[in-house]
Amino acid sequence: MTQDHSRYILHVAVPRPLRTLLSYTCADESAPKPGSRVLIPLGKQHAVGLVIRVETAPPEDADSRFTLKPVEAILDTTPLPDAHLLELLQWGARYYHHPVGEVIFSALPVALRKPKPLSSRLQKLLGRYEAPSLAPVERNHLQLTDEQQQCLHSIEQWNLQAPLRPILLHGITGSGKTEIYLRLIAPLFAAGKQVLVIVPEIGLTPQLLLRFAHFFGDTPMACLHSALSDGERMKAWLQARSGEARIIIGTRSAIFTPAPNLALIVIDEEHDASLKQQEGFRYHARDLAIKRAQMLNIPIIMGTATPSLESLYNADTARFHYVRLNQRPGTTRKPDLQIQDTRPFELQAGLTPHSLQAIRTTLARGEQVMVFLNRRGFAPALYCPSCGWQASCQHCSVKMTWHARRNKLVCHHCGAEQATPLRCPQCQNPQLTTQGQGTERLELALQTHFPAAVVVRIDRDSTSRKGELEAKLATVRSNDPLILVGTQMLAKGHDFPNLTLVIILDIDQSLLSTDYRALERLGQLLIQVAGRAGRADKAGKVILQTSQPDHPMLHQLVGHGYTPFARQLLEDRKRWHFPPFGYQALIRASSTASMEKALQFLEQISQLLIVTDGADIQRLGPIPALLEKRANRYRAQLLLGSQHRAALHAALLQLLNPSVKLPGRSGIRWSVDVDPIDFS
DNA sequence: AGCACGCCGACT
DNA sequence: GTCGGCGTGCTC
Repeated sequence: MTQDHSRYILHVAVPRPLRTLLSYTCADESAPKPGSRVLIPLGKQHAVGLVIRVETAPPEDADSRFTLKPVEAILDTTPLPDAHLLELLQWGARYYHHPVGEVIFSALPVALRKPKPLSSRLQKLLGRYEAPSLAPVERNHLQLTDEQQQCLHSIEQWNLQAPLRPILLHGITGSGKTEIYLRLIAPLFAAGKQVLVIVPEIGLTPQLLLRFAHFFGDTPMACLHSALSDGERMKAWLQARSGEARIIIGTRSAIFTPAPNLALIVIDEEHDASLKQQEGFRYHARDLAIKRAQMLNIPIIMGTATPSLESLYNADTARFHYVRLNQRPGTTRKPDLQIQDTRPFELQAGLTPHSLQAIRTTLARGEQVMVFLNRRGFAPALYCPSCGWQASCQHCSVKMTWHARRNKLVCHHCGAEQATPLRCPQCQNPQLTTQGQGTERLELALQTHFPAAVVVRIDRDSTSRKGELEAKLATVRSNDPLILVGTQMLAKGHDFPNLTLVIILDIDQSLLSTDYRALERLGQLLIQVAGRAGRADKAGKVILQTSQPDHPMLHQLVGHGYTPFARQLLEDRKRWHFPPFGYQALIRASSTASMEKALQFLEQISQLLIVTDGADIQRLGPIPALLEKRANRYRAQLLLGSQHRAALHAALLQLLNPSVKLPGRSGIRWSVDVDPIDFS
């Protein structure tokens, strides 16, 4: 391999789990620009890599340790991610300690992993794209309330100040956060700018798109989410990259969409856990969005009815601007929250007599009821009353859920299914019994108890077929009296004007959980679900059923509202140096062989830390994960914490240093999760 | 992630 | 003697 004719050295991110760039020579007259793809030799294979840095080759071979290989082809003449996006992606790779090539290629449309130049067909398609009118279509603008007007004014003032700070918009459900977004976006169109809007779930996207379309007329928008085909995704991505799509709406991965004229980022429901990727490159879209806005020096606004403790703390310490919307236009009445002690009662259909009575009177008034239970299936356990046998998953350390409709046992962790056994496999007893209840059983019980009522169940099982969810939502929107039964799916977004009673079941587990984030999540969920009750002129009522009615935090939430509740939780976090008062990284390991192997592996990592670092790193573990076994892998974890982000960062860098050889890694899979939010 | 290399057990 | 098992290490 001679370097005689090489003019450039290219530093390339490759689609492999490597934490470094690889270097190649290039003999071409002009060098590829950073952000272009190149075809490279990689071992005995060929692969598509992305040029990160270009250097002029030294005049003579400077006796380097390697003889560099030449690139095989340059695939792009224009960069795919621009310089700014490349910088963001590299920052993300460093911050989350994830291989740079995987970060970059997970941010690009999959079509670009193939060694084909951007097709001329797509370029033509874009060339023919009709240039939209720049002026927003003024129609059907709601008059802003005084509160909204003031809020908008504050935000506009802040966005004129330097340095810019992220804005936290804390607005109760129905207070009109979207209206604020729209008004902030409007003037940007006149200037030919682009706006990126990140939403937690695809389910919320069509609604928001309609709202935007209604407000802005025929503004070209691009929509990016996981349900798109590769072609659709590519098209939306190219339209954003060309600057033609003016509004880009998408789920978390849309934070990596190129947008040359980006002027504002909106994060809707900033507290939502689905903004954090839970596999592979475990980034938080909100945090990367803040970084992106900072790099571009453009405003970012984060809206929610229930701010994450992190964001609330950032507002308290003036890292964020903070503004509230406390009123619901069109109604003055707040929902009435009640705690129902379940202990004194024999429950029917899982409900107390008081809850049943409330349902009856609500239906009689011609209004709708929602019963929220975050557990699908008929029953979470099937067991034998005579010998105590329980149906558990072969591959995971969990009980299987019995589904009545399909008459099957299903594992909600690995998806394994089994026919319902006719008799106990242990003692042959034919009388197997279920224990506990899920939405399927709740639906049946409510239907039995209220035979004349319409009961609609909305969960993953009852809405898996195409169009099913839409049909059910349409039924609810007819505003006829009915009982709505459902899981988490119901907690977000949907507007049901005639819904005036919400009953929330089975919150005990969260109240008693050892996960320090469980209470924060419960508070957010309760407020979000309660926000579904009582719209327009109808007062809403929310009943929380629990066997822990004296739990102080529950009283705090119900008695004083979300903010005092969150501040109380922040006090606890401060005492324990938990985030946001400290920083954490979770190292997970799993083994097909045994729990012992996974723990041993993490123990070695822990030992390494003792040697390399001393004082400032706290360790919890290694311990078996909450879910000890999943899909035939034994899972363990090691939690690292520090008061100083830099110290934690340095410790992780030491561990991941390629010179550190971790022995006995056969059959071990492991990963690093920086700023973890899920500890299962 | 792929892929090759290498070091041990059972086979035509 | 070799075929192939997977444990280990490398990819410019």
